[in-house]
Amino acid sequence: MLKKSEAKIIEAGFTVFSANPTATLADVAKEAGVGRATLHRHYAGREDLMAALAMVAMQELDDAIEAATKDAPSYTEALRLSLEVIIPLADRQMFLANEPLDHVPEVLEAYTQQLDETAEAVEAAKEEGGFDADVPTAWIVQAIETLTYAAWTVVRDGDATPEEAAVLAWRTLQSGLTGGAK
Amino acid sequence: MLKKSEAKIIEAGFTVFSANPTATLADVAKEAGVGRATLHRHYAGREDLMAALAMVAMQELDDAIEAATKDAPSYTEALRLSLEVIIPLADRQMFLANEPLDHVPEVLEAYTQQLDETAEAVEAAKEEGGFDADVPTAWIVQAIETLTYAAWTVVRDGDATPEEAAVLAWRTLQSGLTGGAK
DNA sequence: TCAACATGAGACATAGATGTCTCATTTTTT
DNA sequence: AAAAAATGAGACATCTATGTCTCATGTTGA
Repeated sequence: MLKKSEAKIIEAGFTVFSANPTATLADVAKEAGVGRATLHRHYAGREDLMAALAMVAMQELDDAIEAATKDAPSYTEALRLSLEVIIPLADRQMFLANEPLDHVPEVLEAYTQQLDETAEAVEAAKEEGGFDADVPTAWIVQAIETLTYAAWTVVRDGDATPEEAAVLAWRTLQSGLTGGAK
Repeated sequence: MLKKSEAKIIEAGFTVFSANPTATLADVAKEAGVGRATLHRHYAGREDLMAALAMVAMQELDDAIEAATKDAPSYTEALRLSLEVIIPLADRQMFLANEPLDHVPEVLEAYTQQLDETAEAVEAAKEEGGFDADVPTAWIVQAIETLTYAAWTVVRDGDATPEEAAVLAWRTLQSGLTGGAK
């Protein structure tokens, strides 16, 4: 469990870095309403803070997916529900994508595991007929990830509601953008 | 037309920043085999260099698309061909996506125009039946962009050849990943 | 060949972010 | 209330990227 000031710092980190990935630690501390020294007391440096943000973001993702899919009737439906639930969380993830966090083993492991879980879900969905067996799993995983980003983008730009974006992303993935949704 | 050392710097910029978006100007100069002072003689600072890289990258994109589509039998086919041609160029674009270049009017204008052209092509393809009319153009444009990125990623990771990736991306866009390619 | 120009190398100054430390004050716990 | 812990504010040192300038050397073109 996070202490109060740690929670404030983490939340400020999401806010500030989402708006500007090159923001200063001083910016984060200010947004958190906390002294700069206090930030350093809890997180040794920028990299530590980023790693902590990544861990929190991934945990949130895990929890959201777990909650959304625990009663899903199929693996395919579970993937659809996951997609739906992830979109609003995307702005807490995207700014981390360009951080060089590969050096932090903890983060790398958690990230790898998330990808593996997605890949497993995709393989299971394939067996249900949710995706064609001849489409590489690596592609489907990648497509899910990038279409989630696309959905988040159109929502951010005001071109669609989260619900509409989720429908569009899933339709694109499953049946494409021609010939009508199935 | 670029002078010889300017061309070397630009090319080094693509190489270095693709590998590490936070690389220093000294890194770029070294890769270019050029003195740091010379780099500053041609490009006032990091932002100028980035802007120049962006302009070159967009011009390359324009040229490649123009060449690939000039004999296309339809707007839909032109979009498919564009997608195919863009994938290998993606590593010259992607590192620019996270640069705050909005402040450079020249770049912003060129980028906006590219998006507009894509949107127009999509609308035309819609009228041909290449995409369903009820799918928002903004979504299709965004999907094209992100699936291009996905394709580039799987190629980079060795999970597909550029040709395979292009096929997968186009299939995803048009007919989805279930029910077989049409 | 000679003149104009471009370059490389290095010195120099600067600005900004980072990390450390101290000390008085506040907050929490006991 | 007393002790322990956490915090805020600010000073301080440092490090790195950046940008400027100079001068000797090399290159190009007339």
